[in-house]
Amino acid sequence: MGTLRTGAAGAASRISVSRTGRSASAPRTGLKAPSSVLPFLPLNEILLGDCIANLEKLPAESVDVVFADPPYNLQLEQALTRPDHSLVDAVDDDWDKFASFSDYDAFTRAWLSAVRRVMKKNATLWVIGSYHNIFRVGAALQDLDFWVLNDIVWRKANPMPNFRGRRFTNAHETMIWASKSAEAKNYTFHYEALKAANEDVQMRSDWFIPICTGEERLKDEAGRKVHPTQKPEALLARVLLSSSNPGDVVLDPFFGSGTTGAVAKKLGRNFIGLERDPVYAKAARARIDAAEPLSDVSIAAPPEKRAEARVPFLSLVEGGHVAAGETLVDERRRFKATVRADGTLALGAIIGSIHKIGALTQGLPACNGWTFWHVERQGKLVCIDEFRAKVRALSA
Amino acid sequence: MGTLRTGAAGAASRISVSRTGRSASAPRTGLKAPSSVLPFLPLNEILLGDCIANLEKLPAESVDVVFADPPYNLQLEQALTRPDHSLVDAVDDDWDKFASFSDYDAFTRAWLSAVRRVMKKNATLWVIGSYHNIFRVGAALQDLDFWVLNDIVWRKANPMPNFRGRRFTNAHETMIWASKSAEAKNYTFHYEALKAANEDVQMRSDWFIPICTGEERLKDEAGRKVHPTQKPEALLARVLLSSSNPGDVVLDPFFGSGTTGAVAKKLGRNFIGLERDPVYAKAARARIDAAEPLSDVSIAAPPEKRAEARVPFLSLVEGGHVAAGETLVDERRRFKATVRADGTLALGAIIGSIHKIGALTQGLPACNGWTFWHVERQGKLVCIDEFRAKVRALSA
DNA sequence: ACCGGTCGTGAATCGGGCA
DNA sequence: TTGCCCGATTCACGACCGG
Repeated sequence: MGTLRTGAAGAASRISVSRTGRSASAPRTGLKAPSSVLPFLPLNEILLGDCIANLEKLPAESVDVVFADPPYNLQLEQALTRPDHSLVDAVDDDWDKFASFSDYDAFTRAWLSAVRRVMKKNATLWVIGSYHNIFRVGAALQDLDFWVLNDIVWRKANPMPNFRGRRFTNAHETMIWASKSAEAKNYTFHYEALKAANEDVQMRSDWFIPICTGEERLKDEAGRKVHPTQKPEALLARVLLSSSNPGDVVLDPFFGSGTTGAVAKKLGRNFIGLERDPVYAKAARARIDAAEPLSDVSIAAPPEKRAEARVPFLSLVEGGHVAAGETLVDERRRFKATVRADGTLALGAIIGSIHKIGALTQGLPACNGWTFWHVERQGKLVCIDEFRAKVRALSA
Repeated sequence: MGTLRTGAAGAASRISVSRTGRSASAPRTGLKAPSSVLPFLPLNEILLGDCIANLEKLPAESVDVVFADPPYNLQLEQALTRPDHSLVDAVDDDWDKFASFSDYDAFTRAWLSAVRRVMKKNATLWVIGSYHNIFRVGAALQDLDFWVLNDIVWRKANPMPNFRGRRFTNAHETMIWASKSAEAKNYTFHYEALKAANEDVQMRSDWFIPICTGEERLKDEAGRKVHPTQKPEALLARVLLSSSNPGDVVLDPFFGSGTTGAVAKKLGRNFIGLERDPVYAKAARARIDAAEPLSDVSIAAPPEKRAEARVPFLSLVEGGHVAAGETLVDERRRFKATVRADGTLALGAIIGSIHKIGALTQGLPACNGWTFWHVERQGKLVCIDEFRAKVRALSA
């Protein structure tokens, strides 16, 4: 077991090696032996080793917030190529492989139980996942008497497309936010600050945030990504700003590239990171050491950068602005097409988007269907772009 | 047991009473006795009674899509009031009460199993829920060997605010879309149509749709809402348009106010509704009878590239579109190959299909020869896929 | 410095038909 | 059941490069 030290954020690089866990020689005699409990909290440290073993060494009821990004248990069976035949660099790391759902469930229950013990009475837990694992995680934490407060949808601005055209674009991940128990009602939640940061309306459960790319993405000397699933700092910032206070202790049992630690430091929170892979831990330590705490005044929720929302023509049909079966015409009534229930247009037997059919009728290579097509309302032609504006106003 | 009838959509009001289920006197002797299996599918009917008992009377592998909106198991502990002290009309119906998670899980596994039996091999299942129940539903269906294709987030345009200011506004619900098994890959998914309806980009997993209000919301004589959780027709429309075809059989085991049936009728699908509450069933029947099917052109199944007839390249040679001995080139004239009389290409001494030779010239593992190769016609390059389209048009 | 075109890439459970 | 092969399939960003 290595030396464990406590230190302030921003001090010299420290990674504590502590390998007395499941794979070590020391026999585990049920509940933690006094000697194995740390005498103080290893604040702003990364503990190297088995996550559960290290959790068992932390004192009970000692952390304020937990953010956990566990393995998703993706079950990939074959290689995936893009339409240009380039290979998708998928998550195929050993740490994401489980023999069965049952194995994954056992793993999930074990770490959730260990985490729950170190949570203060009014602490809350965040877990992120995808449809591969989030249902199992959610059921497990409910079984362990956590109390779900919200599920939060991280809507990705730039998700990977579905290359085979066999499903909807998997454009989001899900976070579960839960308190330690149904009775713990005095958890931290900065309702007013979030509302103020969100144009004075309540912060919703769906967050639109870009994935981690560019400068923010950690790369090794060879320019390869250090970690396959590095989370964006904007996501962690909103999590910590909403559910923790400056000076709080934030625990991340699957520390990875250290996004939680970097954001905690920037926002004046303390962190405890648990990580099994020394390569990840080293990169995270360097990243956190390079991060600068922000001034108090700048610790506010970042404004949501958003281009004008794309509106599917289907939404106009769904919203009743345009009826299925109705006829669209151009401004001079030279061309017409029929609206289909699925949000496409029919020109005889040809079916396509408002843009494609608009182009086709005119014999042009392209056409903006929003400004080209009109419907008759009370004897006058109304451009469908007016309806788009209404739908946009709803979603703003 | 009441009379069960089959009838076309739009006929006189029919609700079939069938109460031989769990609460009835007839003993259940394991697998369904022949006499209890319906001799035909009760199309466009609402079967009144216990959902599982009625499912067991349907023939195996008989439905194309399932949409299920099961009880959410909301765990409300106290009445909720708005800031002005008015009372929120929350879901507190008996059908939403379960003694424990374990009871809810048993219920979930029972109906999911019964549903799975009546699904055709390539049928898919949709289940909608919130954070109260969706994790348990998701884990259960994975345990039963359903294969999750997507989780879809219904982002509500106008969700109920969080009156206490203690959580994020719960602004979405989650739908799980799953196939019957991982092996069933030929499920219905109208990729092309959805893309055309969405600005010619893939439809994402997050859908922005208003909740059901106004005219669409069913009210009783006293003006009270008939059902506490009526789903918007726009939601069901997108579900059915994406994953079913006209004429398909859509099963809804928790029929409620009949949104699934009303949308199915409008879109030219058949439905089977199971509902335990006669008040809901009666309201749903009236609603569906009043619904009008849309015109054929607006609901006909969209064309799919995958389903188009296969054309041998040899047909282009035989049809005189491309001559034996002629030279094919790629769009930038970097590569060329010679057409042989037998419909293969020659690249020096190498002979192979248009795809194989196309891949070979580029050094790629694969290539779509139809879009890769061109011939010169009147000084301009013409893609051979245009000739394929002509041959297809001829044979249609 | 700016602009436009090209290229790389991200937590992915991503065929079907015929022999 | 296996194997082969046809042939269908990508969006938003950021980096980089050439003019």
